[in-house]
Amino acid sequence: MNIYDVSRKAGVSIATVSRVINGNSNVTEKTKEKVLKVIEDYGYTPNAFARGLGLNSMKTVGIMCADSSDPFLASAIYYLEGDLRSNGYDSLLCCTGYEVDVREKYLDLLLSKRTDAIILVGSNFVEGSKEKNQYIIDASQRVPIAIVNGALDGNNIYSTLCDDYNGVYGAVNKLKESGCSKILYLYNSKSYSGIKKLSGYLAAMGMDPKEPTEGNDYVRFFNGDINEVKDYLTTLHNNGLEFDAIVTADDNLAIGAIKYAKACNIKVPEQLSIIGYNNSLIAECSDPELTSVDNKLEAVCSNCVSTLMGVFAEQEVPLKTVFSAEIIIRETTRF
Amino acid sequence: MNIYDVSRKAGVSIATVSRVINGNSNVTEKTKEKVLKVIEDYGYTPNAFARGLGLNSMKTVGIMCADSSDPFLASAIYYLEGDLRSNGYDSLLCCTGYEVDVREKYLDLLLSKRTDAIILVGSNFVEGSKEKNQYIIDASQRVPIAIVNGALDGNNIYSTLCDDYNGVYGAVNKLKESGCSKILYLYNSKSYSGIKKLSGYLAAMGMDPKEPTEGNDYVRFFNGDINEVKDYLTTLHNNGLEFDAIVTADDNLAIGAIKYAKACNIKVPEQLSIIGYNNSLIAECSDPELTSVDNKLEAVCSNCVSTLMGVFAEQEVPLKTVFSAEIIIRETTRF
DNA sequence: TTGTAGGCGTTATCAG
DNA sequence: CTGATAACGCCTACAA
Repeated sequence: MNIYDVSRKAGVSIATVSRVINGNSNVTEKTKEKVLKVIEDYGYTPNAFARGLGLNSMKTVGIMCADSSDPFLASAIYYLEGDLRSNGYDSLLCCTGYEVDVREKYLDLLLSKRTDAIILVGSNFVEGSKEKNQYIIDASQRVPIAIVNGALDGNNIYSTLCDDYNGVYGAVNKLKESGCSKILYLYNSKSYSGIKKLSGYLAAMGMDPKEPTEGNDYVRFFNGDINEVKDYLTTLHNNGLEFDAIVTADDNLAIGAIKYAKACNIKVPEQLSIIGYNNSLIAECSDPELTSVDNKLEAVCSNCVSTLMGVFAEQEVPLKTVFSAEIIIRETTRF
Repeated sequence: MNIYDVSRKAGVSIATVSRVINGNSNVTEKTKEKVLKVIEDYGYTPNAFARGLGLNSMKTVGIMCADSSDPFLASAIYYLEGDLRSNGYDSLLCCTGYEVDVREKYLDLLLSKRTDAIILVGSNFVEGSKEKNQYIIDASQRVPIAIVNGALDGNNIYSTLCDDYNGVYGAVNKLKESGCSKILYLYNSKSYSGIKKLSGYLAAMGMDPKEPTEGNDYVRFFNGDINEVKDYLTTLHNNGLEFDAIVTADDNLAIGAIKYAKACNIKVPEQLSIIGYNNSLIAECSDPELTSVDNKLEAVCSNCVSTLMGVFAEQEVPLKTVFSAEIIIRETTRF
C-alpha cells in the first residue's frame, strides 16, 4: 500500500494525498476526510525511506559514546533520547570504546547514514592533540556536531558542559573549610574535563597546574577498578603517608576509597572525608552514602538538544554553554 | 556528489559504479580501480536513503526499553548494540517507560521508520493479559520481534531469556542448606519474569504458587526506592516478625535490605543472609558486597542478535531460548 | 564485462 | 484547491 493506492481509492491525485499527510492547509475539508478515511481503512503508512530521499533527512540524530553501560553515559543517553524524541527525532546509538581509530570509523559510518546531527557524549571524545580531533572537525563540515560534557572549537560544533574546574575547586575548598588539609586527588581520565578537574584541585591546593604532577604523592592517575584504588590507598597508608581527605574524579573511585577506609578501620568522615564526582546512583548505594559533585547532566543534555534544534531551525545559537556544578552533601563529609 | 557524478568522472556507467560499491565480482580489476580512485578522490558516499528505498532496508534494528539508564537495561543495550553493529546493523533506541499506551505509540513510530526488526528489552514488556500484548503480536506481522528476558508466543516473535524461576528457586535452596529457614522475598515487578521469580520462591518454600500471597508477611511487593525497603523491613523487625534471610528480585532492593541491617545493628551474613538479583554493578559497590543471581545477560543478548540474524538469513531458528542462572557468591551469604 | 532503462515512494513545483 | 510531472539516488534485470 503506497501513496498511489491511496490516491486511487480516494479518487484524488497523489499530490493531494501528500498534502493531507503533511497537514498542508490547502485542501478542502471534504477531500481531506475522504483521504483520511482511506488511510485509516487500509492502514497506510508513508514510506520513510522515500520520504528521507526526498527531504534528505529521516529526522535522526546519531549519539556516540564510549560505553552505554557506564552509569553516567547511560543517564546522558536516556536524557538525550527523551529530549530528541519530544522534538520528533530518533536516536541512532553507537558505542565506540575509547580508541580514536575506532571512533573515526564509526563516525564515518554514522555520517554515511545521513543523520541530521551527531552528539558526542563524554569529554573523552576531546583529545589533547589537534590531529586526533581532526576527524571531528572534518565531520562538522557535513553535519552539526554537539558535544556533551566536553568542548571543542569549531564552526559547526556545539559544546555543552559543566564547569568541572570549579566543581573540584569548590569541593576541595569545602574540605579545607571543614578542617581537612592533606587532601588526596584520584582521577581516571585525562580527557578534556579530566584535565579541568585536576587543574581545579591543584589550584585549590595552591599548586601550579602547569607543573607536572609526577612526583606528587597526593595526586594519582588510575585506570583500574575499585579494588585497585583500595589496594593503592592501603599501600600509601602503610607507607606512612598522611591524608585526611580524598577527592575523586568519579564516584567509582570514591567507592574504592570507602572500601579502603573500611578495610583499615578508618572512620568516615571523622578521620577521613571523601567526595566523589557525578552524583551517580552508586553514591546513594554506598555505605556511608557518598558526598558527590553533581555535574548537572540533565540540564546539560537538555541544553544540548535544544541547541541542536536551534541549529536545525537556523536560529542563532551559542557555540558553548557552561553550567555550574553543585556539591550534594551526604555522609562522607563533615559539612 | 552522487553515483552519476562518479560514473561520469570514471568514464563508466552507473551500473558499474554500483557493482564496484557493492563488491560485485563481475568487474575488471582495471575499471574497478578506476572507479575506486574517483570515489576516493572526490570522497563519494552512497546515499543511504536512496539505497534504503531500493532495498527496502536501511539495516537498522529498533531497540525498545523502559529506561536506558537502569543499569540492567543499560547493559543489555550495550551488548545488543555491539552485537548488532558487528553484524552490520545500526540501533535505533527508544525509551518507553512502563505504560502500555505509550509503548504502543512508540512501537508504531519505530515501525513507521521501517526498521528490519524490533527488540523489546526487559520482561516488563510482556503483560499478564492477552489484550495488552496484542500490539506486539500485531507488530510481529510486519517485522520480526525479539524479546530479551521475557517470552511471548507468536509466529514471528523470538524470545531469549534466563530461567528466573530456577534462579530464585536455587537461591532459596542454598539459603536453606546454609541454615536459613525464615526467608523473606521482596520484588518490584509483576512482569513475566517477576512472576517466574516469585513462583520459584514459593515453590522452594513449599508454598503453592497458585495461592494468593496477600496475607503472607514473607512476601512483599514494592515499587518504591531503596529507603522504602529499609523502612519497611525496620517496621517488620520492630513488629517482631522473625527472618534470617532475604531474597530480592533486584539488586536495588537488596541494597535496601543491607541498609536496614546496618541501621538495626544486624550482622550480615551472620544473623541475616541477603541475595540480590541481576548481579549488577552495585552488587560490587555495596558493603558488604552482595551475593547475587546472575541472569546471564550477555549470553542472552548475544543469542538474541544471532537469532535475529538467522531470521534475516531465512534460516531455521528457535522461537524461544532459555539460559540458566548462576549464583555469584559474595559477602552477604554464609556459603 | 559493461551499459540501458525501469522501479522504489515521496515531495515539491508548476499549471490549471 | 487540485493534478501532472520532475526530481531524489540507488539497485538490478535485461540487453549488448
